[in-house]
Amino acid sequence: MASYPFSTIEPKWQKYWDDNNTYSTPDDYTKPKYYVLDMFPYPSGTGLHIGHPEGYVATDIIARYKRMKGFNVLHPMGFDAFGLPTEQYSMKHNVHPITATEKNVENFKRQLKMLGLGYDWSREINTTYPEYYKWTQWIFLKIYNSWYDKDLQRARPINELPIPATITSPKDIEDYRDSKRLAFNASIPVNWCEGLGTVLANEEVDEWVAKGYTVERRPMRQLMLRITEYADRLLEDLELVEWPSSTKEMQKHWIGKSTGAEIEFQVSGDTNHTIKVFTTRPDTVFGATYLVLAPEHPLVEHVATSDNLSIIEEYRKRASLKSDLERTELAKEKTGVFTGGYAVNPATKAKVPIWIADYVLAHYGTGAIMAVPGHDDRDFVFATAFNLPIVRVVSDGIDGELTAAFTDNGLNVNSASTDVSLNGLSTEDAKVTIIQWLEKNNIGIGKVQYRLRDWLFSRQRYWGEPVPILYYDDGTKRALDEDELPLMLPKVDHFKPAGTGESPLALVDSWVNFIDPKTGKHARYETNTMPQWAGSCWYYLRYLDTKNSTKFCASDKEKYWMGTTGVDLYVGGAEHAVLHLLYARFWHKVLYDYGLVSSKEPFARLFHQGLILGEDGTKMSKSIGKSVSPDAIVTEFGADALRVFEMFMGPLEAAKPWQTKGVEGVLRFLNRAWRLIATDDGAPLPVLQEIPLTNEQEFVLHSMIKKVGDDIETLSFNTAVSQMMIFVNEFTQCEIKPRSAMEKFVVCLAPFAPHIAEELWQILGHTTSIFLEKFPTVDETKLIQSTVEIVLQVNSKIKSKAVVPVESTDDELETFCSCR
RNA sequence: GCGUUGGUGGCGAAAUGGCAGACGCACAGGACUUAAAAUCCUGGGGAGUUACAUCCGUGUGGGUUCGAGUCCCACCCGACGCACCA
Repeated sequence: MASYPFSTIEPKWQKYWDDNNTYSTPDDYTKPKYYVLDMFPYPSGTGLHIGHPEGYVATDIIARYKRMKGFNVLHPMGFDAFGLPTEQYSMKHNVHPITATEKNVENFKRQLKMLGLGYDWSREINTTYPEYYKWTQWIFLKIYNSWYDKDLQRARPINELPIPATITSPKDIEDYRDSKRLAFNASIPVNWCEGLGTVLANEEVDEWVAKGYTVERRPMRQLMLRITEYADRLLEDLELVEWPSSTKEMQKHWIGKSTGAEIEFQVSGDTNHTIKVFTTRPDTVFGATYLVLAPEHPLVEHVATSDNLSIIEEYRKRASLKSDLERTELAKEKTGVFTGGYAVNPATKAKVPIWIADYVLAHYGTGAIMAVPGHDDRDFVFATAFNLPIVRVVSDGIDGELTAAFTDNGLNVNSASTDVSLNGLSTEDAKVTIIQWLEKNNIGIGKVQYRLRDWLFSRQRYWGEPVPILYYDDGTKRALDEDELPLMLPKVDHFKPAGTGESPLALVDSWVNFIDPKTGKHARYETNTMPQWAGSCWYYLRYLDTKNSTKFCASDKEKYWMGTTGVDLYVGGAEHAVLHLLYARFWHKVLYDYGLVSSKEPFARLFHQGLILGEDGTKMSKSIGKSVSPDAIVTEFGADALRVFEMFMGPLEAAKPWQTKGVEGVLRFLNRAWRLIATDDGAPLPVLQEIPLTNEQEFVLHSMIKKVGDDIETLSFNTAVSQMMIFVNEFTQCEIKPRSAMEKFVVCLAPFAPHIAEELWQILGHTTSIFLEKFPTVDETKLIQSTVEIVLQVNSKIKSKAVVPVESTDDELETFCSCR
């Protein structure tokens, strides 16, 4: 026999599991629950990549193990099927996205089943199904119909928003509400991609530029979600979750909280205009020797003197033409021009020049900075390049001439006026003192600033969730009511972009030209659709109650499965460290504010599986033809060999090169395991007998049970597999195979290699699925050996080794050693 | 530049401060075979010796310790992410 018959037993057991609903998850509240979740895939046309199974097999092992440990385990799967690639594919091949999606999903499901992954398919979800996106729209409306109460630190219904007494007309009240909603319209410069015919979120730009598309800035009316209101909670609640530190750090950085002050500089000779700057170092205000505005800053024309206007205009034009890429490439060189205008430093009362430079970003802070070249690296470089004065206001203890910015904390110097003095104060104290002084004199205020920006939530695309808002001819609008959901995506033959910067939906007559049945008024729906992230913001909740047509998820099910900490284990790629995980946390917190979910955070424990690289250790890419197809591997070596190999390659989190030879090695191991129990014909071995184990065999068996169990808990699957290999190697050498040990081994192997385990279990005479068994328990007494080898060292050099009884006392050992 | 990680045989990798390299791949030798494949057994860090002894070995240099791959300090290199955010 070349190999055990995986090609017949794998389909056999997959059918058995399907027929017997082996993996269906009951809502059995009497058992402790365990919710283990994969990041659901985007069903592309190319099918599963060899990297997909890595995370899926890991969670599959955990799920099977936990079930065998007595937990009620939820391990569902679904498809994140809206999105640009499918739409692009559809346009190119002239098939409808619905058709393309169905086809791709079907292929993905075939491949997932082929791998023996034990999902409860009755809980499958697909973000493009109206039964699903009805609730995506419903949650969106929850957000739309909310404002953020800063005092209570939570979202509240928009009709509870206090309306100022000065606002009385219905239109003004509506406008006021619109200005406070968590979903709002804004006309902002966006990343417009002509090739795709849509706008992109800042975060998405790089991905498409890398694929060869060009992206330009263009002001457009867009739907935004006010994620910034949740900045603090998104930051603080990272403390509550067990996530990789790199991911936490990335989110912290993305949120970018910085504490400082806003300071107003009076424009020199113009009491009507002030320039507001944001700084994290208000303590250095005495060292602010000039101001810099972003080129796009609204006050630039105002402060500029006429003789400088043309040069300013030229500079602005140049800056606007620079792509983001060029801006970063040219990061080393600082450019800028003098406006001709001056402002008054509120601390020193000195006249300081106002410059513009593109290293000051219009969209961060106030779009203007006070430059303190003595204590900020960028300002120092700029001041040196343009010959601007550099003043020391913080002592470094030596106080020589500044040859570089001194950015550390220190004691203030040269920081006194008739009104206020910071001299001698530490940086921390100086900040407090100056902010008090600024606030008292009404020229500044302590301020917390975030890097996080509101979430651009609309796309000019067809293949996404429709936004459930309609507009009337008179300029008024309304959001749909719950009983009007889902707002179905119209089935159209032409889904190419309108070419006007509008979504394809703008060309659909029934969409933009109809009578609203509720009001009888002529109306058009919002033509933009939601971004791909929307569906994945809450899918983990829908799995709990996929068929519910009256709620997004029944509350008793939510309470049981999510508990107070959320999904027990969430496994997926690190590429989602910021976007998906931040957006999902945001939506979850809105739901939490309404008491619709019971945990503050959606995902208690997060794990990123590492990349699987090509055999040469570089990134696998289809274009170079290096990619390995899971189908081919399964055909040649079997799904179990693929599963075990992917777990054996190395630590789950590490990037590891693929080795087809390694799969062969694992297949050898499975063959050896088979031969431990069965003949080539699949009959039990005659030497399989009910005999007691020797002490040594007991030790090997229980070491294996312990190691496998412990390693599964810590996701160290590679060493668990090693230990099973050791077990097989040891027992291969035994003439008689003790039946009880073989049975326990097969149960340990089952989470890793479910098909061969079921088959061997049947060969061993069992008639029910091995996954109804309990995972073996470790008998710690079997791990205690009667003798132990000790190493005798003198000055840490090994002098001798000896085998001694394990219960030897210190005295006995000393006596023993001195005799050697 | 900043953040997070890593750096151990020919390769993937193991190793509560206590025999470095478990387990697997590749390789070499042997058994079985007419032969090969498959399988089984055996061997492999380096130098050195007929063999033993011995010495050197976990990116580099220091330190702590009876003892360091593991802890501390500095540096070098790689991967991933961020990158003028005031």
